[in-house]
Amino acid sequence: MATGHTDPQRRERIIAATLDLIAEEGIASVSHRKIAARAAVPLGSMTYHFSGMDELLRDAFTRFADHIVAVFDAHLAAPADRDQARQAVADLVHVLSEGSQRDLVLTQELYTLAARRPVYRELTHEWMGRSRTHLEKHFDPDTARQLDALIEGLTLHRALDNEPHDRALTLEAITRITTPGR
Amino acid sequence: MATGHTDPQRRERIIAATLDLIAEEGIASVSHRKIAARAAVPLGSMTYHFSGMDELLRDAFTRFADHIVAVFDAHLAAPADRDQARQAVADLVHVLSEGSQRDLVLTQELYTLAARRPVYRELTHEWMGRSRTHLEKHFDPDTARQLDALIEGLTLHRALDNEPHDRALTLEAITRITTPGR
DNA sequence: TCGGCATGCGTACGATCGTACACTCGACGT
DNA sequence: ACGTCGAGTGTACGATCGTACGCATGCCGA
Repeated sequence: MATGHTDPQRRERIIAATLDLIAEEGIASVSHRKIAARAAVPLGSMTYHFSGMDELLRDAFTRFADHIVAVFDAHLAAPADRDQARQAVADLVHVLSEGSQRDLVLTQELYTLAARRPVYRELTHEWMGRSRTHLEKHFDPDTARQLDALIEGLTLHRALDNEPHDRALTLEAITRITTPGR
Repeated sequence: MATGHTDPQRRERIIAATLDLIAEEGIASVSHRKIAARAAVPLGSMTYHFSGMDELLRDAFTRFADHIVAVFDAHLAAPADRDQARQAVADLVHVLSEGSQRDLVLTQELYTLAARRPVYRELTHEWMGRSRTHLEKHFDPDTARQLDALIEGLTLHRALDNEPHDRALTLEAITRITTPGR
């Protein structure tokens, strides 16, 4: 049965369902059928809207990367001086590490893909680049780079840790990395 | 056909083949059959040596975690003072990030599993704990914790970066994080 | 009014999967 | 010499997979 006209919602719903499913069960166990069921679309829609599994995954992670970039933007665009920037970075780390399990898992899945396939690496480059650009408004390029890496490490460790470190430690680390050595 | 006696090599070969396969194609596309073919063992051996896919993966990643712990030990056990420790950490970051693609990918796969399943998180805890213990020989616990996170971030960013930062930047970051703020 | 066509769907096919299980065969005790 | 036993294997089964493709449906130009 055809509705006669394009339903622009379809494509979006499929992508959203894909990300949800990956977050819950892992890339290893996604399938056209499971996604279709979750998005409440017929199986045939899968191959109609996406040329294959690969395209679907690329589109899904592209959308996810956009989402993360938005989170970075939201936190890092506002601060007016170095000190506010430090606070903002600390906030970011804590939001990322104790925010939705979903984003955490999806980030890891994306990194895993990025470690193997250049197509996905480009997605991570975009957001690393954007992040650095924000940081460079308040710190010199080298410092921005180091701080960016620190954000990554702090977020991951905090997320995986059984006894996550508190905000004071996060801020101390940020302060140290943004203070040139003697 | 039975050889009549246990072949202790079998199990190891299967695990090694599993890790190789995961590194090359990702967890999403491992299968008993592919592993068996690569390890040159009959399909039946899979279910004989391992109760199922889950056990196989757990054993494989346990072995991998041991391997990574060994790398950390090799680098972090030797240094005698803070300055040597800083150099050693810089070495470690560069070895990890430009060493085998295999280890890099497997690390990401493990983190991805860890983000979702506690069983795997324990594996990462073990090595994070071991790493911190080493670092605490030269730095106070809080600093060790921050440094540990920095190692993670620097390694990942360096690995994914198109234009990886040089050793000087790594060392500068390490120096800053290990220098208490004012 | 009505034929053609784009949109979207149902279904079927061949491949591949994990796993169970009956079986072989060599080693060893007697 | 030979029966027994357990380590190890080949194969078959049911489930699930991705994808192709013929067809239903309703809109639009003539």
